[in-house]
Amino acid sequence: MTPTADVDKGGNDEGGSDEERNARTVTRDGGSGATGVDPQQLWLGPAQPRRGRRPAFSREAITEAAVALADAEGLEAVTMRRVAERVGAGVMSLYSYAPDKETLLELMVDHVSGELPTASGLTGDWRADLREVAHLQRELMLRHPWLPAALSTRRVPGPNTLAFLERALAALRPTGLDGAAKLEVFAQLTGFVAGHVAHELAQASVARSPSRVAAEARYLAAMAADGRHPELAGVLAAPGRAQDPEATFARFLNRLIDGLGSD
Amino acid sequence: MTPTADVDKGGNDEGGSDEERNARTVTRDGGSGATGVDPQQLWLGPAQPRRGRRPAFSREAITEAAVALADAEGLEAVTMRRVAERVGAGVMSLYSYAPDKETLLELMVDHVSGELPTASGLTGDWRADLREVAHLQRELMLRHPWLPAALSTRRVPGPNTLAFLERALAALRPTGLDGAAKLEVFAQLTGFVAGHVAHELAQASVARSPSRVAAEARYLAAMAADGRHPELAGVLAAPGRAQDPEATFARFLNRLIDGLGSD
DNA sequence: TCTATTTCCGTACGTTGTACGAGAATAGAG
DNA sequence: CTCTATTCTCGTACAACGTACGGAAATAGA
Repeated sequence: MTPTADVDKGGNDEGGSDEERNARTVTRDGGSGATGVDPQQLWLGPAQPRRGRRPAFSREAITEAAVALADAEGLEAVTMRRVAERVGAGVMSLYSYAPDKETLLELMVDHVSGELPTASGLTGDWRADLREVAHLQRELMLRHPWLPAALSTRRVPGPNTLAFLERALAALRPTGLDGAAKLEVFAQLTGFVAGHVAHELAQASVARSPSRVAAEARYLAAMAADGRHPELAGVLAAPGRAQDPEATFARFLNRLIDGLGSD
Repeated sequence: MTPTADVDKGGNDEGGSDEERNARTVTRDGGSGATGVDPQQLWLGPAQPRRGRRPAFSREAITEAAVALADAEGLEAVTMRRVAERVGAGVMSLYSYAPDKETLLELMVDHVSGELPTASGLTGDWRADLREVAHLQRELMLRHPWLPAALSTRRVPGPNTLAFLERALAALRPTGLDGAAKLEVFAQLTGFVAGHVAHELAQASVARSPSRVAAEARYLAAMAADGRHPELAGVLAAPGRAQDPEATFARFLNRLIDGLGSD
């Protein structure tokens, strides 16, 4: 549905001509007490099993349904029941493709990350290249407004995420930073973009509800009127011009990236 | 329990000597279709009602119980049942003090924000003052690791949050920015700190589980070995020294703040 | 004492994620 | 072809959640 370019299944299909072999049971980590799923199992899980009933669905189809649902109605609309309904499967069938809901969220994140252009575009000016990386991330998050929230929990990067990380690392090559530092910069940049977009979206959403805005303004005015908040009173008295979100983003991004050179 | 300095109840207790009058039913916004609660009602709600059964608990006690629970077992341990249990109340009694769980979360956030020192400390060097603001926020978030996650949903600032905002606005006074720009800077800064601390905490938590780290390393190595991720391979080959989290925070913070001057 | 008001909370409902296990489909072995 | 091992499908069931409802209990003013 969406123009994705998945990089699933590490190139180990030996002679298999059949499609849709990325649907496979992922067993939980039986290891030493850690929650979650073995990333190896998840992302480059076995595509071998040639016995048993043939899968009626695919991990991709399920992920796409979940993404469509989140795009249309937000992350809280993504329940196992509604995803199953959309896919035409029984609820419990989903668990043959993802061991739990959290994993399904990881699949969603990596799926939409497939929309990010991964190759090309390196000018050699690492600041410009990094700006481009951030802008691509922002556009992706605006297209999938649930993404900032879904990113906020710790995850292991999937193939598409890793492909984009590769691009970011390439952009950072001229800086001569060591590995950990490059990763740190990328994480920081992603976090910054996610935070900014989340703020942007919340702002836009609140603005759509005038009564809420009015109530909040009344409340702030009442607080400012008690004399103990002179600065707040000043802000309310001279709010200034409302800015274009894109320009604000670019401004803060420039500041962050310009600052990166000093180390 | 925690050394908080609440600024509850806007100064409208007329001659009342009795304490604990901030426990009051907060009705939902009957207005034009917006979800949530009228901030006015919530934060400076009526302390008048002198009829009816006396409250057996207090909003403060309930909030403190919820905070203690979140500190000890994380945000997902904060359920209405467990909070009630801790407070010694029936579950439904909580709803006399907060109209719903989301509001309880707001109360929690504002409650711990009371730990932030609000007065003083202004050197006049706005960069230094802003750095101090950020450091205070980080320390608060490290003390209450659930805070970054709780902040991620849109909220109306409570009295304690507002008091700290006042401090930040005072720090920004020398910049001569207009009101909206100051607020934007504060939001951006808070978002940055929250993102960074969340990352820090996730890092630290993962590091405690060696099998997980090993599994992830194995996975990344396998991905890097396919030849299509040369930069990732380079990073894994030359990871560099692990850094002190505090120093990393300070470095990124400096970069962000130094960049703020250019506009 | 009566009545209005407010709080307390047991019960109950709808929704969630998911454990369990019976049945259906398939591939290879005999 | 039949048998068996394997894999997927999904109805049922359960515990935990947020919270609506409404009766009982407590209190203040009439």
